[in-house]
Amino acid sequence: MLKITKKVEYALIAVRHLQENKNKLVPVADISSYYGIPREVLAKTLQKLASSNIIKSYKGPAGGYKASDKIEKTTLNDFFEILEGPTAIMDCYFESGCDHLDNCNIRNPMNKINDSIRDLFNNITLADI
Amino acid sequence: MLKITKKVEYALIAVRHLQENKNKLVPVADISSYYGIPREVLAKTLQKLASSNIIKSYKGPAGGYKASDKIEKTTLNDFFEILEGPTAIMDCYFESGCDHLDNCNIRNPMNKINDSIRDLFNNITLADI
DNA sequence: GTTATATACGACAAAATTTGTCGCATATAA
DNA sequence: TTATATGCGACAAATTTTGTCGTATATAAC
Repeated sequence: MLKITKKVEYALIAVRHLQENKNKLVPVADISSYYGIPREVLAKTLQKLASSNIIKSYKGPAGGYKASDKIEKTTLNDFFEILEGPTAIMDCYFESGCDHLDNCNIRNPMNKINDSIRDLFNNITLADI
Repeated sequence: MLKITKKVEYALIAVRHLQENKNKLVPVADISSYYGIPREVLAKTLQKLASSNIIKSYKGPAGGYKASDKIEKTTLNDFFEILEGPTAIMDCYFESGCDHLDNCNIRNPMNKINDSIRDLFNNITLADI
């Protein structure tokens, strides 16, 4: 419960690695082997980040990824959203009504807590990681 | 990702219901049918809460559960811990080392974020829900 | 232009977690 | 004695997470 996924964990590790090697072009295989992350999982994740312009990709030999300017200004909330969709501790935060609970009595307080968590993530950027 | 489980959701609904009916003794079946929650799931969850003295149980006809005094002072963090174990967005928060990541570069910042979330949950009591 | 290396992408499979069900035991009020 | 309630463990279904495979495309180097 309340865990981030491996996908996000791997992405954060990779992003930090790219930030620490700003000049270089780093291929997926390097990051994957250095940190012990399954190659294909990381590859697909970085592809998503590239298509959101958080990182830049270069094909071909001597290609790889590097951090973009955008990366430092990206909040954790945005980052999570790119990889996993909107952050919500309960599904009904983004849906109009409860799926199966007829008389939900906790929606408002729970949504406030959700707001607090999103606040927290909105005030942390990838540069802080 | 970062979702609370149905078990916790159901428990929060039930706890709030018991708080709103402080005098009465409410059987599981009532709560289960009123909110549309699977009976056995809720039953087992309330048993856990009872064994932690968050709520009190009374067997036999006209029996059921009622809120205890302890309930208002219980924080969300304690509540989550009773039902799901320690709250951590990454497993390594409570473990000594990374299971499979050889050179984890995000542990410290992630643990700080985890602290912030626990802080948040420590400052919300069941009475606030 | 051929080759080797890298990203891009979709379908699928395995594993783990979450969610729900069933059967039976125990306590107790009526 | 009976009906109603909690207590508890084993199991099953469903969903989500995690990882694998195959193939296509771009491009630098030779």
